[in-house]
Amino acid sequence: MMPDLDDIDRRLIAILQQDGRRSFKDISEETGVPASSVRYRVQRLEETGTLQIVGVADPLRIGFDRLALIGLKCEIGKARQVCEELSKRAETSYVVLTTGPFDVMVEVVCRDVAHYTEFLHEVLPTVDGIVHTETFFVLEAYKLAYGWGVGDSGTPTPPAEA
Amino acid sequence: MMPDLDDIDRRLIAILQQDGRRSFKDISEETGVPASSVRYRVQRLEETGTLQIVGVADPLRIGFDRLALIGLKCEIGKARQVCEELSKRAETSYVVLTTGPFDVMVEVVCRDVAHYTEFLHEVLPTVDGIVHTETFFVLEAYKLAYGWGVGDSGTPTPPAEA
DNA sequence: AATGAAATTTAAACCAT
DNA sequence: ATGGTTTAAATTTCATT
Repeated sequence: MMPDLDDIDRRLIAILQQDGRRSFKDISEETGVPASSVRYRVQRLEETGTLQIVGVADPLRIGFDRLALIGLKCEIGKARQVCEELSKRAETSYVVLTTGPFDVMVEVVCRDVAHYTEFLHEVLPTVDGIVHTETFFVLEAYKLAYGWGVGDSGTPTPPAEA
Repeated sequence: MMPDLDDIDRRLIAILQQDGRRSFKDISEETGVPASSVRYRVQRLEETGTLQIVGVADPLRIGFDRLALIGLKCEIGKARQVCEELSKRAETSYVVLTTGPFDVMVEVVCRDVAHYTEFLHEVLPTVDGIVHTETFFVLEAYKLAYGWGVGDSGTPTPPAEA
């Protein structure tokens, strides 16, 4: 994997977080690190999975009008397998195991209410171990720091600031 | 703003979601759209806020071990300004206005529990309009937005420990 | 708005340290 | 792992439709 990051790595990440297409030469000039080293390091960061440079689309602007967070309560001992199952679904963009009143929190990205309804009433019931759900519809997204996976070709996708 | 996206826009987005540094010439060859048009469109998508090309670092690999979701209840009419304020903070990676028991849901990325504690007890109280908070610590992240291993229907993301 | 072709800049490959 | 050099490739600008 990746040992630890040094200061240069952190600066490179910080710069690319703001603009993923900044040229290596630009970055070189800003940091004083030779362009070839910038290139070498960024490549390594990508190879180790530490950094990914991706296009992040705002779902609300590309036809996915219904974002929702769903809190799940699960049967004892089944939360992890629920996470595994839900992670496989294209509709989910975020699946985490949590402490607190909910065992699992999921974000789903749907085209419309009908799509969401189908997910809630047709898909979720097929997942073993879920005992209760509570939905928080997203009315406005102020800060979305991640992207959603690409759907099949031609299907719109992901998120940014809204 | 942006009118609606056509099929070409969607293809460009889908390609850049997988690799934000794909050259416009490459994309041109894959899609049959002239390189200058690819550039023209991508620029428009960025200018309108539909697409952002950014470096996304895995928080768990760069020293941010504590992810948490926080549900907020706000004073009537103040939820939006709470969102605005929280979006400005570096600790937040996700800020949305929601329906349901919480008015706002926030994700924070912290270095450790002390960092989280400071956010909860020092930062949040300075934001006007918040009346109640409820924290869900993320124990394990199964699928984080930008999905490592983006693909069509959800390549299961390696459960990242939180 | 969208394209094509030019000049300019950048990235990739290579090699040495 | 870094830094320099060269060659091939991509980006940008600008003119055209």
